[in-house]
Amino acid sequence: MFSLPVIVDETKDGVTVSNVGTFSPHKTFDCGQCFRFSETDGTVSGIVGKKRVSFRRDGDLLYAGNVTADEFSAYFMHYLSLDRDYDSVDSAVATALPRESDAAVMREAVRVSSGIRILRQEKWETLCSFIVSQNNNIPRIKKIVSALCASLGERIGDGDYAFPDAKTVLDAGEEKIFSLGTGFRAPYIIDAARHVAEDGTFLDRVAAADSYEDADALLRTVKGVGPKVSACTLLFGFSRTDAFPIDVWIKRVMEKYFPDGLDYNLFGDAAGIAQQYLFYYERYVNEGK
DNA sequence: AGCCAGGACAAGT
DNA sequence: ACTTGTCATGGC
Repeated sequence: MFSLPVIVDETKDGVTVSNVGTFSPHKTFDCGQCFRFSETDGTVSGIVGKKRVSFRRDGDLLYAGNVTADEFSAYFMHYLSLDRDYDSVDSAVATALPRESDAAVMREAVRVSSGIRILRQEKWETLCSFIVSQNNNIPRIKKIVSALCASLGERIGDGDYAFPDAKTVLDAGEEKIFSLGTGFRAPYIIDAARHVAEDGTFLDRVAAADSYEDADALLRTVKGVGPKVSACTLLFGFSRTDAFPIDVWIKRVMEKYFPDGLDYNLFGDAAGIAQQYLFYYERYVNEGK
């Protein structure tokens, strides 16, 4: 029976939370869904909105640094998807595929990747970040996003900057965005910024779309947003866990483990989570080479 | 030196 | 509807 996390202590530095299930800060923030966190000595730290926060798992307890009890309840519980029953997700993912050889792959992916939570990230930041991600690698994506923030974002602390809003990016202009290392993606980022800054309802209409197809079609009116960037944006920024982003890693997974095909719709609303498990699993398997 | 990275576009079949 | 060349950049 699923029940929500419980705040068991609050200090000036943060909160201590119990009943967080299998949640792994390490896996969650290292699985390629976000680009503004780094891990040091078992503690992940990064910028969310206008604050630097940190998360650390110690036994059954989760420590959330620079977060108040009210903020945790009102925002971070949802941000971390700790309000969703991932034990049920895990068993659904492990049993969704009818062919036993396929199910065996999924059980192994769940075993390795369980603990990941799909974050509910800020929509504009997610859209912009995944435009940067195209034909790029994760370390360099982080570097470019960091440059965008340091150059255009509001200063929120010692060396810390918020993600710049769409209007700021739009006003900065394509040349400036290009110069921050975005390369051929600069006009795409500008077009995304134009959509968001000049149409205050754009992201809301994507969020309100009543089918995946409608949300996807609307997002893809932005130049530079194709099926993959759209799927990642919907999954990580719009809580659409039915999205199944197909990138080079997942293509590799499909031909390596599912030579007879993979119907990801069998995962239903957990498709995006299954995808993330497979993505993390494959990268984990190939660790060190 | 060439290939790859959480791809998408435009032009050509 | 499906294939191909091209787009910056850095790490290996």
